[in-house]
Amino acid sequence: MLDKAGVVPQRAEDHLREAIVTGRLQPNERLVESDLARSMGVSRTIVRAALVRLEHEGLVEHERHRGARVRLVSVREAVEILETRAVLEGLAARLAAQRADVDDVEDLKTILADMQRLREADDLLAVSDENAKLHRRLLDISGHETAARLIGALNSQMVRFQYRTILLPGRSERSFAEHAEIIAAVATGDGERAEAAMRTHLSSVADALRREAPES
Amino acid sequence: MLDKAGVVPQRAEDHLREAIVTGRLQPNERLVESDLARSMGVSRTIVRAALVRLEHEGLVEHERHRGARVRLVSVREAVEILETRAVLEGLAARLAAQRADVDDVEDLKTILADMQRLREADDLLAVSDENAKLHRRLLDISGHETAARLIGALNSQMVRFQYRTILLPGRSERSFAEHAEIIAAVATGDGERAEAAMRTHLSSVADALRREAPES
DNA sequence: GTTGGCGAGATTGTATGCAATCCTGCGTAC
DNA sequence: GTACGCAGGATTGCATACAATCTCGCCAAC
Repeated sequence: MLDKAGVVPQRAEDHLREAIVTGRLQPNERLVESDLARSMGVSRTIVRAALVRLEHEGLVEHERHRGARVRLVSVREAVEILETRAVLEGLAARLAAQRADVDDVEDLKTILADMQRLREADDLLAVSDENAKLHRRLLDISGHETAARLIGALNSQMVRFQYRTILLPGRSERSFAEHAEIIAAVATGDGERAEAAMRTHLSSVADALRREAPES
Repeated sequence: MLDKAGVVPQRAEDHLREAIVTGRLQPNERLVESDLARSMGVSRTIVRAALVRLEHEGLVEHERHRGARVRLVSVREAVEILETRAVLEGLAARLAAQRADVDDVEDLKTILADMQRLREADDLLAVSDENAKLHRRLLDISGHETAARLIGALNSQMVRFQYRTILLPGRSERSFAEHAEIIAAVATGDGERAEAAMRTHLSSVADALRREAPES
């Protein structure tokens, strides 16, 4: 019927999520329901429902009678998330290797080439975007919806650390080699190798993060 | 202050979850907000919030303006869940092997012995309970909160299949051997072996499920 | 007999109001 | 000067009312 029908709460939730994920709302910042409601032109009911969902996603922390605040993800937790992603995306990579057709492999190689190009142009933020695209594409190829869902939730919690790791000295080169190895394994249909390569890759990101910020 | 303060919504949510998980509410059954509210003596607001959370947990399916219904987990999805658990609990088992002290190992061996005893008494439902306890204990030992959280969510979706797999002919014996291998690996502090054993175990449960109900 | 549409009842979506709780700052006692 | 306590404002928790939407049965047209 109406194209704008019922889209309001979704928009509100997305808007909030984006504000948190992009850092416009800082960690630990209080999220006062009535303020958010006013600023987005919706009622508190909508905001409240959105906050409940975002809490489940791990972006927001909620204490009874004290309201919601943007959740601060500690380094320790970020490492846990990367360890978890390592095994989940390892699973996805294994399946992707088993299921990829020639077009899929072509896609992956194109993305890899783009990353290489952007890396040489020192556009590291764009590299990070292509990186996300590459991981996303592998998930799609794997066809594993459960893994995809969990990984998606984990990723949105990681934004604070998204850019930092790629900026570390040497990380970008190393990351490229690791991605190349993953794709080579997928191209030859070697699931075991693809899984191992993906686990190595994400473990090495986790190590880099541990080294960068060893606060506990 | 008051011991019953603010506990109401939590109770409502738990009550609903339990009704779904135990099968008192059947898959695909409609969940009419006002009925649930009346039957639990709370307002629709509470029920609504609970349904939002349960939807996120994957127990409930919600279509706009059409309400919520108990989600039906297909065999295909159950297999996906077990594959996912295999890698997540594999991670946990590896860490558990690295961190377990003698008391932890003692606990695990006790649970294993109980399982053996109950199995010989043919009390397969009790075996299933001990099984859950064993997996839970390994998670605790691993100390990996992120993995624990994800696994918990996955488990609650699996209830429909929880009992069936252990009832399959031969499954109970095989399961015991697999658990023994996991615990042996943990006892010797061999993380790699513990992870491999856990993955083998849950993959074999997944295979059993695929064989039992190859629909989809 | 089938299709289309229309209206009543059922159900969900959203806004708002009031109660409960928490936080802050100020005054008072020691 | 510090600690305590106690308003008063700010904020959240919950219930309810009303609007929007869907479902389903019935009737008419073909």
